[in-house]
Parts: sequence; C-alpha cells; structure tokens
Amino acid sequence: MKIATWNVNSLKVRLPQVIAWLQENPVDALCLQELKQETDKFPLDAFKELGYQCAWTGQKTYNGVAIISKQTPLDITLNNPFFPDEQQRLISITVPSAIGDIRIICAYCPNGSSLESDKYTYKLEWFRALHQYLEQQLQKYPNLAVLGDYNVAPEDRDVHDKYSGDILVSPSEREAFQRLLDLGLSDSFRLFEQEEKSFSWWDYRMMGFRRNAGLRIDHILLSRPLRDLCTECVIDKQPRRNEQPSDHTPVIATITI
DNA sequence: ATGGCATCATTTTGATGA
Repeated sequence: MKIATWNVNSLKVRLPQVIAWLQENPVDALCLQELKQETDKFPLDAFKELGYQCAWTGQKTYNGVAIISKQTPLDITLNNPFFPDEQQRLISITVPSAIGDIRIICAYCPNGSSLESDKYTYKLEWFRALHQYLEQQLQKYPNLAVLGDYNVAPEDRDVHDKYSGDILVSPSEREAFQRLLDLGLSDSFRLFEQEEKSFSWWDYRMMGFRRNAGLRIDHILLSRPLRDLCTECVIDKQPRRNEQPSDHTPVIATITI
C-alpha cells in the first residue's frame, strides 16, 4: 500500500491538481493539510468520483485537514482529545489491512511564526499534546502512521544552505520532533538512501524552487511494524512544477503488505 | 533591516504562512 501527505495550501485553489495527482498516483491514503475551507465546503463528490472516501475537518481561512482513502475510514477522531483547540489541525482514521487495522493520523503542526511569538509557545504546547496522543494511540494501534506538515526540519541536512531563520529549526522544535521518534516512530524518508538537499517545501519568493532553497518539513512517521514493511519513501517534486503550485509537494511511503 | 509570494478576507491593506 502507498500512503502520502501533501500540504495543499488551499484545497479550493488546488483541487484540480489534487485530483490530477491522485489519478497519476492512486495511493491508498492521502493526507491533506491547509484546506483553508469550511467543513461544509469540502469537495466530497470530486473524490467520490475517483472511488475515494474522505474524513475531514475544516474552518474558514486557515488550517483544515483531510484523509482521502480507498478503504472506508473507521473510528474517525477529530482533533486531539488531550488538547482542546479551535484550530482544525488533526484527524485520525482506521483502515483494515492484511496485517490488521492501520491507524492513519494526519497532522498540520503549527508554524510558530518566530521564537518570540505566542504562536511559538502554542506550537510547543501542541507538540507536547501530540506526543501524549501518539503515546496513547500507539498502545491502541500497533500499526500507526503519522503523516503531515510538522513545520520542523529535523536536521541540518533538511535545510538549504542559505536559510537564515531560527523558526522550524530551533533546538526546542527539533527536540519536540525527536520526542515523537522516541515513542518508537521512524522518519520513513531516512530509512533509505536519499539525494542530498531533498526538501518538501520551497518559498514562493526569491525563486525558492528554482534555487532548490527549501526545507524538509513534511514527514511520514511509522511505528515499528510498519517501518519493517516500508520499502520506499520518496518526495514527488512534480506538483511543485505545476502552474499555481502549492509551496509544499507530496511525500509518499510504500508499505509492502 | 526589510521584503520578496500566495491565499484569504475585506479591501486599496492586513494576517498568516515558513
């Protein structure tokens, strides 16, 4: 099976690209972030026509997450039960498979803005609560996949040379990300040999993509049983070359079940 | 030091993102 994550930066604007991508890449599950669309505006029919089912939660203007899946999503959980939050950033589903149920979690982690910002405090609190939720989920679901925009570049090799900011790479953010791995999750991209300077996001400004001035902040984390079955993880740069692209591009993991 | 681009909401400018 293949599972993927893509921050689309407005599903309304990007829907034709998402549909085209799914036709080219008929993954079993696609996690979307930054729908920027109210829940009742979700384009369910467009995905149904492709034979997909959906679980989603949205809000006006900001955030919003969805999981598009071939299997019927079961046990849909919106948000984090340990962290009351107006912002729609987290959704979980369960799908059946030959190795038993697989829990798929789609996350749009906060950006943080700057280290001095209240949004940064919120980001770290959000990660702490995510840690608590994943710890509980791992006990319940041994086959766990957590996909999304983490807004953390875990290591220096995940950051282009000229990046001058401290947000997304600060020690506290990296520690928060590492603490998720310490639960027994693996960054699937790093299970395999990869090209140097592999990124999943490029700034719209200053020709970021053309210069490959990017960051790797979109990740697929896998629990041990799924990690052992994971045979590939790739970043698909093609959608970033589209007209009117998202600033993020999809990451895809293959799990050979 | 700042803005640079894109999106959204309400406008001729601001908030947010990363």
